[in-house]
Amino acid sequence: MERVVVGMSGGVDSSVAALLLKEQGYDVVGVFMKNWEEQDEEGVCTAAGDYDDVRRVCDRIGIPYYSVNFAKEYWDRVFSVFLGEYEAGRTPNPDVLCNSEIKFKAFLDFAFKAGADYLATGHYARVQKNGGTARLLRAADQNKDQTYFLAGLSQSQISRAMFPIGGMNKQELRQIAKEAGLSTAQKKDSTGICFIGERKFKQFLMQYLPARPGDMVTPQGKVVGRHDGLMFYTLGQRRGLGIGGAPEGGRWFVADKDLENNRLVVTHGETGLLYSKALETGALNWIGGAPPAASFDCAVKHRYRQPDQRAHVELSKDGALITFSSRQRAVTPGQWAVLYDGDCCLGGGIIETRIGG
RNA sequence: UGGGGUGUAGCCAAGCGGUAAGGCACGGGGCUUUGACUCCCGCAUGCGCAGGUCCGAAUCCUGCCACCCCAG
Repeated sequence: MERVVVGMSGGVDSSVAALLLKEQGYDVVGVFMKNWEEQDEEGVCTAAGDYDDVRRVCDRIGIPYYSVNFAKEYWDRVFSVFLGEYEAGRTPNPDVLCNSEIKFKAFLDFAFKAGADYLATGHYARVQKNGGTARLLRAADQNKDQTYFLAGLSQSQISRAMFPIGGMNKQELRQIAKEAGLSTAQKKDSTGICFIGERKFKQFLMQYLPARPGDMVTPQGKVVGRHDGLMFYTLGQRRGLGIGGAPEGGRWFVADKDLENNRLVVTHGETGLLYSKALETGALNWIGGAPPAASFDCAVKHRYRQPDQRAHVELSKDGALITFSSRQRAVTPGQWAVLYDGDCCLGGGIIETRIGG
């Protein structure tokens, strides 16, 4: 019997993933990961409650469960990079890194040492194997698809992964959980950084990075306010600026970060400064092992949950130049550009620069 | 202290005698395994202050205060 280790978060998705695998006859082991030691601003450590849910679900399904702690690995390989990116004025995506470095590396290694043949998670995504290679496909539930977060995985990681819930939609998944009597059936979906949770972001970051206040200026250089520190803002952001009151009305958005002068450039209204026609990425990860061609058209997302954008990809020495068929709002360095061919997630890379306005 | 102008929520800003529009900001939700965007809801028993006229005043009258502009 093939053994599958299931990463269980204490949510419905991974609960049902474990249930389905058990029903399919695998030798299933549930493992809860605790990767963050600190509490939130209310002094609550949600991990304890989540592990309680994992225990209840595993008991119900009839599988053994364990808990592992990769807090050190998470800090070293994900969180420290995350902080460094913010210090560099960029907006990192920790969850993409978390998947390639923790869930599908540290955790996967652990699982295989424990005799697993596969590592399963509750991600909304699908793996399709034809011949010797595995392809990462979008989830059946387009609204919940999480392939964006998995774009950094390698062929060997994908080929050892299972996503049991990738073929169903959220509604039927909750129904299954309910019928199986799983305690997590009605549990609210979790949000926020994986393993850390929903936080008041500025306050959270301030615990780790020094706040260096400065001026907010218009593209023309007129000072219109003060900012608390460039790392607390991201391109395209509106809320938190605290400025308003022009006769014409209208919202203000973050257009750029001037690290050299510690100034936040803001624009009044949806000006062209918020838009880009192209971007450059760092080294691209190809889930299939190699790019389809040196130059090709495909669909791209430069942010999670964004509708597919038509684009042309031109590989370069260190990455790629991606040119969109229509202007893109708030292309943000640090985020991932993820490429798709139909339902197949080809891979992606970190956005280094945005081009054109 | 001669003349003119303006004072409505944190910021803009409607209103011109009939019982305080709107926008931005802010707060709370929704959406969401990053950060954002977005959507919904909320947000002045009171209109610089004090009197007066009137059934009724932010709107009219009087006085005072503050700020701005032009003269001196």
